[in-house]
Amino acid sequence: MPRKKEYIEEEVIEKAMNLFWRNGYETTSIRMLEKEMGINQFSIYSSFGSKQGVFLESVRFYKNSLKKITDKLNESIISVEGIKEYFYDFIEFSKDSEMKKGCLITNTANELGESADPLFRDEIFKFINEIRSLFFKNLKMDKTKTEETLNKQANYLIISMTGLSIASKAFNQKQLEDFIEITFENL
Amino acid sequence: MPRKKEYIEEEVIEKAMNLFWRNGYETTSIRMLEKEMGINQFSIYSSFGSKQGVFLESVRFYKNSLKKITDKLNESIISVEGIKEYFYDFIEFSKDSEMKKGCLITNTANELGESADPLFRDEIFKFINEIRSLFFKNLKMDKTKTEETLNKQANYLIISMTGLSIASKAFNQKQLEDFIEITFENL
DNA sequence: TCCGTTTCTAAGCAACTGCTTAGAATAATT
DNA sequence: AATTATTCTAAGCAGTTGCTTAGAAACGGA
Repeated sequence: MPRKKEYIEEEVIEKAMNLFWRNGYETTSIRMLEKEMGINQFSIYSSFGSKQGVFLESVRFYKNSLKKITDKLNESIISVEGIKEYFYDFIEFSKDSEMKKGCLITNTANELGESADPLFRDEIFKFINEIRSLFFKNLKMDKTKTEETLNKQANYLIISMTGLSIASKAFNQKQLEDFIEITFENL
Repeated sequence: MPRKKEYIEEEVIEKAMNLFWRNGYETTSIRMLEKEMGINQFSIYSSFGSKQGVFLESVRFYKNSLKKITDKLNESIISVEGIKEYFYDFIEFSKDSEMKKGCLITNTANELGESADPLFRDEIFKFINEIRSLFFKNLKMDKTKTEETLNKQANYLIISMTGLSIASKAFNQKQLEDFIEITFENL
């Protein structure tokens, strides 16, 4: 009986994600989303409820896109070298032709002000902790490291990764490589 | 003949800076600036011309506030240890009671999208290069380092610093200290 | 072919954005 | 006290924000 939808939610969310990724949450307006997603405001709201809804779905899509390289790290058996590869994989992942987008999640974390939506905060901190856990698990392959060293190095790496994702927007390839190389010199 | 101004421009700019620092450029509206600065829109516009004008003055004020710790680094004679002190000085500088604000300039760099004001970009990149130069100059105190090593390490440090300024908004003191400690083990 | 359900279009909502402006208030000089 | 230059108040501008809604269009089963 009902009319058919003329779009696939996954497809339009991917487009929304790219817009958020390039512009940030605040700067991206519903009108911009309309154009980029290729559907009407009505459709946006009936499918995702609100701008926040579109964003949260975009974040979900983003995490899933990243899965390819996080899975690789998760299955890596080469300890620290595996994390280093992840760093390189990430700068490859985050650059879209010449446009440097950084990391959608880190960008958002940085955008959130004092009156930020707690839902966003939760999503973001959950993600950061997941990546940190990946690092921790990988470091643990070296049985000689104490629990304290593991935590210290995991802290170091998650902050380095955060820095890299921001830096990937502003610094050139050479600088990013210099950073990664020295970062892993002593681990 | 003329009426007297009822505010001091430097004082209201400091308040504006704090608002921008906490909330970012886009999220901060003229109405919010009115309240925080304690003066009317008319006064804002007659003193600073535009929202961008207020922001650029705020950036100038910010750089000047930072001068205390950049000067210290500039006059330091203890090479890498001096830079490490700067890292610690910065996290002290950037935290305002319990509110974690990061670095006004890095925050803005991260906020700038694809259609960002070139005036802002210039201000920001100029600042980043100034800090990088400070690092470079300091590293150079070690005469054994080649030009290539100096550049590589300066790249490493400026990206680490960027990372730290972002991380200082989201991570706890212990994590930041772990980061700094390991960062300087590599030099 | 008509019906019922859903998706679409497009107009419109109040609230907010950065910015302007007419006119009142205030001050120092005549 | 009158003049004049400046700063203030407060109302208002057009454009944009996130979101809603009335009604037309499209579909599948009866």
